[in-house]
Amino acid sequence: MDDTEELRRSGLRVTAPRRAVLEAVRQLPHADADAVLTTVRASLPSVSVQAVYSGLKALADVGLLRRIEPAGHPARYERRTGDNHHHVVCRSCGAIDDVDCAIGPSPCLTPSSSHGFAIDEAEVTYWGLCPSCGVKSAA
Amino acid sequence: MDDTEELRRSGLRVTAPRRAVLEAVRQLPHADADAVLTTVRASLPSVSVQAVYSGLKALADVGLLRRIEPAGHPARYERRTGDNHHHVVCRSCGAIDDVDCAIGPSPCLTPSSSHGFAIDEAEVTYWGLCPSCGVKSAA
DNA sequence: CTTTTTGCAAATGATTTGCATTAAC
DNA sequence: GTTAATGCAAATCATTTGCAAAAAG
Repeated sequence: MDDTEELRRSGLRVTAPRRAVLEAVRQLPHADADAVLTTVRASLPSVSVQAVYSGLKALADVGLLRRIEPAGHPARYERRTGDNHHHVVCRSCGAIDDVDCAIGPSPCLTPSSSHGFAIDEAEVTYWGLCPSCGVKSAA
Repeated sequence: MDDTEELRRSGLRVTAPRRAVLEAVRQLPHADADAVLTTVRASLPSVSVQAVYSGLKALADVGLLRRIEPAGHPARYERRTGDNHHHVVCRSCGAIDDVDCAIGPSPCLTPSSSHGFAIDEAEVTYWGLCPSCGVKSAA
């Protein structure tokens, strides 16, 4: 199933910006809106910032993209959706890598108490320094 | 040990705004900067927005306060530090409650793979709807 | 032809920064 | 007396919003 088909099936109109956004995120997993914009403009020089933002939002809303929002860094997007995998995030540069669930199949964690909340997701973020930032800060 | 003493021990100068910030967060666990500002102004009407922000930052930096940054909501602060407990966050209103680690003593989680990152923290966030938002959205 | 998207610009909201003044130590 | 913290204002950054023009179905 190609991008055009995925868009159509999700009930979204197929537009050049959206196909380009989907393609950019495929090329750059964990890219932020700015990186997506730059990549999209390589093939579609005239896309607006908002086309990218609204594309990312629409795609994330229908589940074609997963949005990651690490504290202190702009939101990131990835195409690997639905498996509730987790992430390692670099405190310094914001680099992200995927981490499979440490416990079992998703949802991998059940809270010890829910305080009456209707919980639908358990998000795990591992914080640290990526290989290149770790070297720099050790100096 | 009172707030003044805690500040001194952490190497921070003891100022009225900082003591008030510490006191406000004690009164309002999981308060955001704005709520802290309002509370602080009840006793110290002339504090500036920046005094509160810089106080919160200084206190969080020395570990007297823990900062929580749920995606889509302003940062929150709490005095319960050092035990790496987790949080349930309401997607709708941003309400937060503490959740003890589901697995064991902290650090409670070890990633299945680290990709060379030097990991120092595993943060778990449970997302859902709080009791009052759950009722509203069910209607 | 109707509705959704785009593009442009301006607005928003949380937080930070620059700088002179004031307070801590 | 030094140095750090405050208050005021302006700046920043990611993202959203308003609205007319263009494109999708």
